[in-house]
Amino acid sequence: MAQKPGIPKGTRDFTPAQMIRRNYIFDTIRKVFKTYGYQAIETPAMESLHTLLGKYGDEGDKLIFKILNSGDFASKIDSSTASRLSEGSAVPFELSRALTSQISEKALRYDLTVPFARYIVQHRHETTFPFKRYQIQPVWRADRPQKGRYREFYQCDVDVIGSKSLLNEAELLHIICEVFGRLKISIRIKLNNRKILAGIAEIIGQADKIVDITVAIDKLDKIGLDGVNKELARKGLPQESIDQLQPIIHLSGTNSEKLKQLKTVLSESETGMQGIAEMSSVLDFSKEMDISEWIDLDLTLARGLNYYTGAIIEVKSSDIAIGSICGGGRYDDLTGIFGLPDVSGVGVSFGADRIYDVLEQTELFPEDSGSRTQILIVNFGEDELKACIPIAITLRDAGFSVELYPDQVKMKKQMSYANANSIPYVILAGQQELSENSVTVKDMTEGNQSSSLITNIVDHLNNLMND
RNA sequence: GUGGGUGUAGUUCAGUAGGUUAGAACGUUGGAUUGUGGUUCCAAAGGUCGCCGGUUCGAAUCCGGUCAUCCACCCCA
Repeated sequence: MAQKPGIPKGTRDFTPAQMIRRNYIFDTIRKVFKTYGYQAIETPAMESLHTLLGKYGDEGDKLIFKILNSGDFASKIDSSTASRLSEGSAVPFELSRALTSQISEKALRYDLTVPFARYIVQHRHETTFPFKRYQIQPVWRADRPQKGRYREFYQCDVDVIGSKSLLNEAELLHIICEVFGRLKISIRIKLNNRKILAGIAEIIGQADKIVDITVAIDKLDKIGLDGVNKELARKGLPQESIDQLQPIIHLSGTNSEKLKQLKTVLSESETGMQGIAEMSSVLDFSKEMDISEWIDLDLTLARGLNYYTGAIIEVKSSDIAIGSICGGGRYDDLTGIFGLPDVSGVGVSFGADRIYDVLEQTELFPEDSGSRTQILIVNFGEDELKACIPIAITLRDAGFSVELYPDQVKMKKQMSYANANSIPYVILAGQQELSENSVTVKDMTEGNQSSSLITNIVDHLNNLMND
């Protein structure tokens, strides 16, 4: 019995029409990356499970797709785990964890940053620092799919590793502006700094609650000021600290005004002041790059706190609500866990699939990137087909993209094929034409036809296409 | 992991006081036009109404379960 075809939830097929559009995005991003001197690398779709585990927090670990070991994996389960399983009691989380490590040793990559860190450590002796790399590959997350969220999606990462200069941060912001400028997507860039957040937590005497504080503040737009304060209280912050936070939550004005206010608030925190210095420096560079008008200093931005140590960057479409379409930041010691300490890196990741959704909803995809077949040669039968093969070769050598219709079927069918595939020119070479060493060229857009000697076919088509 | 919406032709969807043979549009195929597409006209093919069970003389329709999918939360690109 035929089974119904289907693909796993959160995954998608891409049609030729969609691929044209996807490649437009990838090509645009890749071109920009290259003009700033970044080099491409790729890493495997799967990594050792232990490479990935523990890098994204507990939540992240749950979202990693594990790959079942091949062969008789069940025989390798140790006896104590096996007996606990056979007891049949409700499987506690801890047991699942013990079991996972025994039946799975590989997993699909969850992002491109951790594999990159692993790559750097393994290839450190053949890498010249600072190393500027880009990487455009799919990643997988066992998330529940929803709008703008897929289980398989492409990230386009650019990172500089082995340089502490804040010029890198600014350059990434410049790249962001350039990419979205070329794609004609209007954006706002949110910029924050982990050290400023740490300074704030320190000043109000809650240094260990930095994550709770920022996560709560991050929800300001969603749940409002009261909601934020309630959540802060629920996380165990004393009222006094919450009161101290209010001016910071209410921070307003231009970026430099915000910085000025922060300087007063954070003057007692060394870390905080360092964050402010970093932020000012990045903003100064971005002025020189003439991109500062797109950047908002935003203390409510609280992403990736598990490993970011300096700048935190997030980009949102100003037209479509779809979450962030690009994000990243500075991580001072990402390679440390793999045994290479003190290598600082900064990078951002473009979410190609969300960018696709934004371009589609705002109808900003260009008409056609012209990557289709330009000429179809009609099949009139075996003799004519053989005579057409050299014509096709000549045209392809001249740079045209040419198809010979493979089957000898009714012309109506062949013309429909040209039409359905938006092929602009059709060459008709039947017995009539061939006996005169000529072909008929039909312009599918205009509907008119012209005749050309076979020896002159390249010039003839060049003339037609250049009109 | 938590909560909600939706499952009918390849696609988008109609279809209730439960009642013969479940419809439309688009797409596909054939014909009008045996060497001419895109427009037009005609015709055809295409459905176990997600799946399993229940109520009923009778279920696409009501009920329960299940699966799938979408949306929201958590988190994230």
